[in-house]
Amino acid sequence: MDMAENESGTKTPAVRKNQWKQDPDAVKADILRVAMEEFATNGLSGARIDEIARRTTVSKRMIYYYFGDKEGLYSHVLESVYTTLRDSEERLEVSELEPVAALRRLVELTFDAHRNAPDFIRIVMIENIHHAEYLKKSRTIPNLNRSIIEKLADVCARGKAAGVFYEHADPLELHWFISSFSFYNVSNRATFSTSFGPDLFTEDGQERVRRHACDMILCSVVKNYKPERP
Amino acid sequence: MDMAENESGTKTPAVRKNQWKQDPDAVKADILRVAMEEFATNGLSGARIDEIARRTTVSKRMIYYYFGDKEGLYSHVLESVYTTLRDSEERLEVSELEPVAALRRLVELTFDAHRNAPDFIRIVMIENIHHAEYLKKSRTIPNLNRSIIEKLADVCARGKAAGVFYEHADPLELHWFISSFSFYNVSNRATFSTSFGPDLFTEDGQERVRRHACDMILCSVVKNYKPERP
DNA sequence: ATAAAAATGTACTAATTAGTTAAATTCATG
DNA sequence: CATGAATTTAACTAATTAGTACATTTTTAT
Repeated sequence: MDMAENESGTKTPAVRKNQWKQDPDAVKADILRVAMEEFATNGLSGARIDEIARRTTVSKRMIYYYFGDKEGLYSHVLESVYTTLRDSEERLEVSELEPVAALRRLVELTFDAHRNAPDFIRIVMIENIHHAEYLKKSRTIPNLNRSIIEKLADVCARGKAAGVFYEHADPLELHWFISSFSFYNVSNRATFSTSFGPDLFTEDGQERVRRHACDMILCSVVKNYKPERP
Repeated sequence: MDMAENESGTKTPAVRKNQWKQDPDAVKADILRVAMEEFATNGLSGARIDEIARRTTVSKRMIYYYFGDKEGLYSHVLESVYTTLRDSEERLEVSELEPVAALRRLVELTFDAHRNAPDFIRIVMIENIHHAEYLKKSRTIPNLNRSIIEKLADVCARGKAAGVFYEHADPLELHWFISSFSFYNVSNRATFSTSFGPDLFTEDGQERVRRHACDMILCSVVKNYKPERP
């Protein structure tokens, strides 16, 4: 039996034969990338360290070398997806828009951001299955999510000052509502469309849902708001 | 020896020493009950057949005898929780109420039903992680969820006929929105409260959220709706 | 150049766990 | 009450899998 054969196809980050290059950062990033997919697909207990190793260019040993154990790897994946979310939320810029347009924009962007980040959604679902146990342990994450609330608070303040928002408009609640349908739209697509058909998840359907979501949020805080037509 | 006390309501799954009583229905029900908790807590791959067996009064072999394998057991649990949901939805009765009150009532009842069924929520989360693979295989489930849509359709029709609802009011979309925050309220409580604090999940907070959820739904379909005050 | 440190691969282990085998017990029914 | 079918147990197996021991190669510092 010959074991010195290099039959597997060309792997991206580094070609190894006898000589190889050290590249810790690339190795870590590669592991994290694959691990996120694996955890997002299979959950914490369903994920397989061997499978992650197989799909990277490095050996299983490296996962333990850099991340300690399975839970350590999962925690890093969790921090990574939350950091990505935070960054994308910080890039939202609506301070130039008048309050109603700004709020509409925030809803649209949040809705789209969730749609475009199914792996993030799945990791958060998994974390909720685990009662946010690992999120609670994280030192960096809990303070990450301030920025979206601050933006909503600013919009609310401006809207109230201009007399176009109800006084009871509340940034945290708004975020809760906006998140709820943005998240649910991705997280529960599979069961919802199985039970009720795919109509809401076609391009057309998603556009309709998105528009009505805006309407709902706006009419809950904007005085005398008239919904856009279907 | 003991007389038969085998009526299909007696819960106590039989005390066994050397002599035991056959009671297939009780055994199956006991397994399902424990399995639901185990799957809801740990997911499909995280659940342990040995643990389920340990927490029932019968041996592991019985699980395989009655349910085939782990996936068969999970499928039965899935059918069971969906059937429970269907039953509770069918019991909703709002046809006596005028449209606006009826819709508000449906929102409130859906919100409360989700709050009171965390195990159902977790099973659905888990099923979504698995892309509704087992739900799709089920022959009984896909047709179960019609009744809630029919009720909403009836309310919409009456509301439009009375001229108090917008013509674009759509039962399926309404259900999607109502489900989204009712579901999210339970499914994402752990991560949301970790990130943003527990304020929305106190009794007071939940009451506020529930009231504003009603407002949002109503103002999206009821002409000239005025939100209730905070 | 060389030794220490960091990074990586190979091969292994120990524990877990889904599923099975074979036999025992209970039950229904003539 | 005998007999076969249904139900149940206890012990076992085969496969999987998280994690490790140890050797080897590359890099860095002296």
